[in-house]
Amino acid sequence: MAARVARVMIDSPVPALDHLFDYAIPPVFADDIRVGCRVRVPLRSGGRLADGYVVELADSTTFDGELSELDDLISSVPILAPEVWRVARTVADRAAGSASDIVRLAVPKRHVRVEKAWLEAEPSMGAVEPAPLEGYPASADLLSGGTRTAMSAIPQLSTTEDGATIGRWAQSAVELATQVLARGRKIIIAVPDYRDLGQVLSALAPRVPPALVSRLDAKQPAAQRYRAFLECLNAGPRVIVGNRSAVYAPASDLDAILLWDDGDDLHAEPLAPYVHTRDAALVRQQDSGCALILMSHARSVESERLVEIGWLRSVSPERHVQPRVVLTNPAVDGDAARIPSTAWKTARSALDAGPVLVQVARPGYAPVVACQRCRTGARCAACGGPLGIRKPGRPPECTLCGAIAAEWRCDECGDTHLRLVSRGSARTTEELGRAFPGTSVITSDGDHPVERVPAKPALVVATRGAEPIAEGGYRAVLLLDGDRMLAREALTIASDCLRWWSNAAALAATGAPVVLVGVAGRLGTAFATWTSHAFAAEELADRRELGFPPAVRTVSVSGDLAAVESAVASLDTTSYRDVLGPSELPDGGVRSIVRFDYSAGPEVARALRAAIIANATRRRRSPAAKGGYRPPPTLRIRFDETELVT
DNA sequence: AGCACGCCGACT
DNA sequence: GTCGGCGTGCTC
Repeated sequence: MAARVARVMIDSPVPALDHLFDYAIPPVFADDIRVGCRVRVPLRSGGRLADGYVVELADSTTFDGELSELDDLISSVPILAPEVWRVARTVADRAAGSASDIVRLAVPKRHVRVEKAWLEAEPSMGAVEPAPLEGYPASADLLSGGTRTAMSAIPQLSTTEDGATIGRWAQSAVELATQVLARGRKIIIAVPDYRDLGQVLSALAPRVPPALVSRLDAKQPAAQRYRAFLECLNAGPRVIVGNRSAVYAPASDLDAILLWDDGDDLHAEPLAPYVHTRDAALVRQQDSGCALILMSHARSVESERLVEIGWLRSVSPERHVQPRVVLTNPAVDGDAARIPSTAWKTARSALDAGPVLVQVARPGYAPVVACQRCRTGARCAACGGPLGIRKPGRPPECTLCGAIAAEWRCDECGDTHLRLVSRGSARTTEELGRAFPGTSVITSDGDHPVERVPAKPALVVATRGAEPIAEGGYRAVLLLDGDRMLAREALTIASDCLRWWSNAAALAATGAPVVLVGVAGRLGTAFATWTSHAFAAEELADRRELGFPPAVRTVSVSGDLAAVESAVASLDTTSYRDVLGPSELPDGGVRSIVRFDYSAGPEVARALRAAIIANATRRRRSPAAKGGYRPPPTLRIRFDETELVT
């Protein structure tokens, strides 16, 4: 007998709607409706319609009221797979958020023509030859069910059968993928950025038929994205590759999740409820029992913690391979120039053979400017943010709000002349161009990234994270601004730097020198000896001592003072360690940070979820006091934020 | 979010 | 007496 009741998740960000609603199924839809279908349902006695997904079908309801009928069955395609729903619900609960906010990341917009074509097409099959995982001990069985691994990538480059240069890590990822495909199953490969995605796709191209690859990323046109998504619903082998939301791709027969570079900020979802790809992957691994592989050049402190508690197993390459790292410390060597002589010499001789990578801390021309007379840092008249110069000859601009400060005058002494304090990529490019006349200089930064450079002599100046891949590898890598990068105030700065340098060093040709300028101590040593796991372990020990994440968990509670105070007050005082703040935020609200132990996670999330719901209903103030300005009224809950300032 | 239900001031 | 203000709470 056909089901009579559909239990529906409403697609709405309203916290109070974040549970299942029962609807009667009209006979017209009875034959076509399935778990996972998109439906339209009436809300509040036919007053308005909302979109939703069928999450369960049942014969009866526990709701003691009269059920409304479904208004419409949008499509009989079960687009919200049961495993995706379970993961969304769990992940949302852990983050005190709505499941629908996760589902919105997971399920792309419908595209009717694409859906029709998919329904009519024969699912494409294809045989894939399994490739062994090269360079790792044969005993490293990474893919058997339930295995969770922190895997150190081999810091080398690799050439595909098509002749493209890619990171060796992408080759390893694809070797694992072919093994999954050969078993007729699915693997999700989630990478932080588009250049990483490009490398995985290049590595896949010669080994896996395109029909078995689904590319899920936000940059794709809606139609292609929807098609790739639908193909994930097909039975049979498939590689799903994409950026952070690819962890939520449907795959009922998921064999493995591979996450590249879990320490990269781009894995931190900026949309509520702010769930990190790593956390979603851990939840999904638990739910499906698939294998999980966190692969990176530099081990994150978070995955090191998981290794220490025995949740992840650590796997390293068969033999220790590392870039040829040279440390130079200008302050100690009495060579205080921006580019010390060791670096000059290295660059000069390497340039005969091919491209040289120069990594700098910041984009622009002079990222920081100051008063020429009294040396006070120049600040934006509008917002107080620091001023910088993007291009030579341009007026200074605020690096926070972007306001142009054409008529700058020093607050302290009234002088109107600026002094360039620091060097950005544009100025480094200019200097190098002068120093190496006749050599071409290429700049790559976040605004104008360059994906690849040819195997020809050139200086490639790149900000961290925007380094192009050089065909055949760089003949030398200069990491110029080590000290400047380290100067940024952030809890995670040391491990971030190690990651940035490691990822750049892995772009060097085999045996090419990698010069790190201005960094010594245990961080310099960890880089030079390529022992990021040991560094992460020390870092974790330090953070345990100080009670900082990831040794403890944190949740940042922000919004207007009353909302934050009542949310924090609603926590059971035995469930957390302490509360920092509330402190004022630039936007007029306040923020408190609560530190708690992992074991208290469910309780803290539950209490804060209740606070969010209470706040959302109680909040309706009288029609805003005149003045237009209002502090952010909503209560924002953010677990395990990475950008916590110490 | 919308929309209804509900309990106090100006109106026919 | 009633019409309607928007504060409060719910949405199968």
